[in-house]
Amino acid sequence: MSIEEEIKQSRPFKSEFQKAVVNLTYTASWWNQVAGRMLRPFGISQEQYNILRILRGMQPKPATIKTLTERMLDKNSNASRLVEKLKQKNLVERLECPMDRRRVDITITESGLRLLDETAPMMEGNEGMPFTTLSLEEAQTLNFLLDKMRG
Amino acid sequence: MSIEEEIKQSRPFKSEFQKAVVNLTYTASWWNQVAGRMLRPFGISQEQYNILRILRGMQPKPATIKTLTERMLDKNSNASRLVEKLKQKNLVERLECPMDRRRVDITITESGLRLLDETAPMMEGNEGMPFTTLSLEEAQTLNFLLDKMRG
DNA sequence: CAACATTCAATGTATGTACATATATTTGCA
DNA sequence: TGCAAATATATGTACATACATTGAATGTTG
Repeated sequence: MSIEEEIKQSRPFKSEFQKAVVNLTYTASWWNQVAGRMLRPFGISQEQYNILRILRGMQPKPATIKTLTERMLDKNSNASRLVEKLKQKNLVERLECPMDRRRVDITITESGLRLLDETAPMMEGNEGMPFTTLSLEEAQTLNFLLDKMRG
Repeated sequence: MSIEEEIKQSRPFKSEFQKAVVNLTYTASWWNQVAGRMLRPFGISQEQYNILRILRGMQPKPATIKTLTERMLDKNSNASRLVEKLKQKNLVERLECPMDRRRVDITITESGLRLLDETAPMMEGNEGMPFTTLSLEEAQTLNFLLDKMRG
């Protein structure tokens, strides 16, 4: 459905740029909800899932809060608090870094890895993912345009 | 900058689709921050701004909470509370709808219209907006792809 | 018209975000 | 060495979101 229909916009957008901004926000929010609902049965949020993915990618090296913040999609969000939530669920471990006592070494646990495996078919597989509506070439173009959009 | 550089991703994405999802989320978050900082001096959030825009677009007809929810970008967000915030700033008015006492008629005030006028150069003009990095044709393609992505 | 279902808005709770600030530790330099 | 600046993390506050639930008003149907 076109973005105008989705948001029941009666009058046309002022420009194609205006429309792109609204469309971007709307589509991201849509995906956020889709992914959120997929993860819900597993008891974690999308943001927490994202941190687990980063931690797995860094194995066996531990991450620090700083590393996580750099790699998180929402850069300014608060990694400390998300890690705390994950720790409460035993999905990550936190250890004071022996080299620099300001830092905290964060690693994913067995339990965390298992959760990622379980969600993989949904979250990583292209089957079941809504994005198969795009061709490979279209996905490439989309990536190019989003990169360019940020300037 | 490419999305891989932005998030300091060391290994390549599993697929172009995976990358598109991350890129979408990242770019929307980036814009959210840009717009948020532009609106901050005016004392409203992007979400509140969005409601003011919808209300102006519907003038002189009032909106109800239901109408706002349908047209808001984040569909499930809570229009009631946002309207309440705007009312506290005298940017909107709420009146019990005489036809159906379950409803509330919401209209933008003079003060609300003035705020929209003041922010227009920043938020509506293409000058100063980051999106001038895209050509008209690219913006059109982006809109097409985002619509298609949602299936 | 009475009983039940539906609709509209508001609210409770848990989560996440943005910005500023606090606290501890380390670094750098006079 | 000693002390200010920088760094890493945590936290306080205000705001927004997601989902479920509540409560009032209206619709529907026998």
